[in-house]
Amino acid sequence: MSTAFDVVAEPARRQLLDLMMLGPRPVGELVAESGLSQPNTSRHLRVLRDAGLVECRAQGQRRLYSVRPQGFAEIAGWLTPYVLLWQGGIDALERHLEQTGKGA
Amino acid sequence: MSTAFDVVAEPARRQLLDLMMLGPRPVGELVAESGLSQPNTSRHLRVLRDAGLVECRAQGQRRLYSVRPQGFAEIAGWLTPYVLLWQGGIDALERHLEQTGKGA
DNA sequence: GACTAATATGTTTGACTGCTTATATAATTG
DNA sequence: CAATTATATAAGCAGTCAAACATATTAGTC
Repeated sequence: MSTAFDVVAEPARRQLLDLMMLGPRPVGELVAESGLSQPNTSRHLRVLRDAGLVECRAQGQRRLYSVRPQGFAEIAGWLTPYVLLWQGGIDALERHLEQTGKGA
Repeated sequence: MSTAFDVVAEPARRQLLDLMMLGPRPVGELVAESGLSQPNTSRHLRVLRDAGLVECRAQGQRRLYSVRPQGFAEIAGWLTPYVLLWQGGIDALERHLEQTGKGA
C-alpha cells in the first residue's frame, strides 16, 4: 500500500488527475491525451484507484474514471500548516495547531 | 533535479519538515528526535535544501535548518484545484480555473 | 596545533518502480 | 458465436533511491 504522497509524486499520475479534473473520462481519452501507452495508463489508474484518488464506474465497455476529492485529504491536511506558515506567518500556524490539537 | 512532490513523498523527509515547522533546528536535534541515523538525516536535509523546501544557516559548528515556506508553492498550486473541488464543488473549481487562466 | 564535536559526503547494496511487449478478460456487434 | 473494441494484467528489464557503513570536512577547545 502506498500513500497519496507516493502516488502523486509521479508526473504521469498528476497529469492523469489533471485530465480528469473537470469530469469523468474514459480510459481511451486519457490514453490519447496523456500520450502514455494504454497498459501504462491502465496501471497508473489502478494505482490512483488503490490510493482512493480516483474512482471508476463502468459504462458499456468503457470505464469512466473520475477524481475522488476526499482522497486528497491526507495531502491537504499535511500541507495546510506550511501554507499557513507561508501566508500568515508563525502565529497563523500556531493558531491552527492550537485548533487542530496537533500542537501538544 | 527532483520536484517538491518527489521530495515530500518520502516519509522521513516529511517528518523532518514537521520537526522544523515551528522554528529552526540544529541537525543534532533532528537526528535525535527523528530516530534517523546522522548521515541519513544529513542526506535528507540535503535533498530538502536542493528542492528549496528548507534553508540552512550556520551558527558556530551547528547548522540551523528551517522551513522555507515558498518552497511549498509548487505543491500547493497543484493541489488547490482539488481542494476547491472537494470543498466547493465543480463550480468553485471552474471559477478558480477562470481566474488563474488554466482553464483555456 | 592536537583533540573533540558537529555535520557532510562516498560507496555499496537491496528494494522498489515505471516502461515495454505480449496476452488476457470483458463488453459489443454482425 | 466469430470478430472487434476497450481495458486490464503478466513478465522482464532498467533506472532510481534510501539505508548502512565508513570516512572526510569544518569549527570549536585546550
